[in-house]
Amino acid sequence: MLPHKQIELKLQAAVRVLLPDADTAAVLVRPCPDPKFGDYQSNALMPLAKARRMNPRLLAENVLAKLDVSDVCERVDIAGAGFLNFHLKDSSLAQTLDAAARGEHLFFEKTAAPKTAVIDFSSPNVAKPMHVGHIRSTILGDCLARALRLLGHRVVTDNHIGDWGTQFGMLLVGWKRELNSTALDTDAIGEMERLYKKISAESRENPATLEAARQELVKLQNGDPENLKIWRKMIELSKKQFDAIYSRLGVKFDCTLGESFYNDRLKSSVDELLARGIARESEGAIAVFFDEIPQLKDKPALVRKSDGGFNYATTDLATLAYRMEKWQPAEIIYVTDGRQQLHFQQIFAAFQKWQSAKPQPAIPRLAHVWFGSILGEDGKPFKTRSGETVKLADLLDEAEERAFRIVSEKNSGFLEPQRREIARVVGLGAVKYADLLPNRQSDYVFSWDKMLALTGNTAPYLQYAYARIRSIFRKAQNESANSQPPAALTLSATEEIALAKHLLGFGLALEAVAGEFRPNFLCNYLFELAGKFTAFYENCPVLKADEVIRASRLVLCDLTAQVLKQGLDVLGIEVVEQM
RNA sequence: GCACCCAUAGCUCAAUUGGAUAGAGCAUCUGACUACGGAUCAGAAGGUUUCAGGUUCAACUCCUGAUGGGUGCGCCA
Repeated sequence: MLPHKQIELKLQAAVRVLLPDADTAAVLVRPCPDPKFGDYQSNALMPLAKARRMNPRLLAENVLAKLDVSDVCERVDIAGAGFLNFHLKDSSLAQTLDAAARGEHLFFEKTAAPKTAVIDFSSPNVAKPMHVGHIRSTILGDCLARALRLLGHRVVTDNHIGDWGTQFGMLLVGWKRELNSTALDTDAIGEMERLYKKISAESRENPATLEAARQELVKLQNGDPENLKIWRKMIELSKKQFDAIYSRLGVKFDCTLGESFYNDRLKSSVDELLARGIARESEGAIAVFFDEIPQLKDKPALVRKSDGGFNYATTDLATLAYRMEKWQPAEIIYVTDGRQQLHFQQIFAAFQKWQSAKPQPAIPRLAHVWFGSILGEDGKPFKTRSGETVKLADLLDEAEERAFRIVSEKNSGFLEPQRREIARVVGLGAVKYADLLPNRQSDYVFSWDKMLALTGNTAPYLQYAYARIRSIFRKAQNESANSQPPAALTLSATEEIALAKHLLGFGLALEAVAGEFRPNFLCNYLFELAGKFTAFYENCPVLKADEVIRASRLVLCDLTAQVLKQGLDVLGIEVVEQM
């Protein structure tokens, strides 16, 4: 067990002895913000004392009297208003690293209570290209899935693609009237997008076209064989292009159940809502009202339109019900942009009502993991000069191209295929990292330069640190093949101690990502790790050190490389041995 | 009109139960052994955390109000 966890458990036990009624789940041990205070701290005693009108320092003293952490700590201080500062024993630090070197752990622990989580993300629309707007959902969702899986949870990733709805009326008219099959072969989505735009524009001018689209849609919905066939073709072609992007990004879905999958569940869902008195007729439509929820008081959710058709709220409710039946998840996570907050509030509230009405409600935790809108560099909603959005494929191409120029400049000796491969890893890494680094709730200012930056707090910085470590090992191997692993690590230089201590925090970073759905915690952790490694690298010779020190430092390097690689993998970013 | 979100260094952003001296990157300036790999490092400068109150031992964080910006609001998804 990692030292901070041991301290935490003992601290909680000590608190329970003194304050049997206290909620010890809130008694946490975290790294100190500044090493001068110590290695780990707990702030939990201050709120506990306050709630009981006790003197916090006195409480701290009493807790300390019941607390024996001498196996991992050399001392514990009470500071300020009642902080507990724990100073880790050198031997405990070395033992933790030794265990990691033996492969017993990598500074994190699998959860003791695995849960099932369904993650709904990416969700592009059929017949439309994926653009920069899809990158956040895709990258964020993928990262959350990876983090939860690494911690031992069961994850179902589901791509809820937009494969049903009114746009197909227009698409069908266009397809039948003026499909360019050559263009369809070269760029299927581009051609379908062209058709959609053309008919959509025409419909605004010409009521006859609008009516034609409506009729094609009705035919599709009624199962007309020809329209069904075209519709299936459109989905197939779209999926092919989505898959090409996902494959580049290394994103995998366990299932792709689009909106159409739920068609035959819509009517029964609404009927059930009506039967249970959760939904009612209103102005010709069927709606769920939320009079008991202040924010939703005047904001009913429509689940059936006055023309009898269903909308996306209906689909989302049916989807929730399906996911619950199919996987019995403890948690369902939606990764979409912030504009859908009201929608998900409504859906979650409606679903709550619906399931609560059942005999044995087992309602999963529902989370809307939202992110800010994409803005242009002028702070206004993002558009290119020509008024288009940037296509995701173009962004990835540009990233690889820019990286290739840098790689070629720095490593002119490498053959082109090798430079291409490095550029791919570095370019895609830069894009992903740029997307995951900011707090997801901030609005997203799109900038080519920021997205594709290769210096500073970026993925290439982390990849570079990794490559440098690997370079040390290549060199070490050439020098002597017979170096034995050390019996125990000897850490003496301040930089190597700082690096070693930072390694111990990997698990906390992972837990923060999974618990709060915020990958930026991991980005920052890794950036600091790479920074501490670089400080070590500058100040502590590895290969030139005396044998014992050298062996110990090699282990430290190896563990750092492993954590960098594993951490980047959670972010969906690859590493290279040389760059 | 109502609701939600946001406001931190010149720019783009961090800040993990309310915690200790608000941190990074970019840009700017000064430096670094012919480099265990310079896609690097050390340092300087840059802040009344939009404003005004309040709660607290402690506020970027919570509450109230103001200002500015964004988004959403029954038959589009």
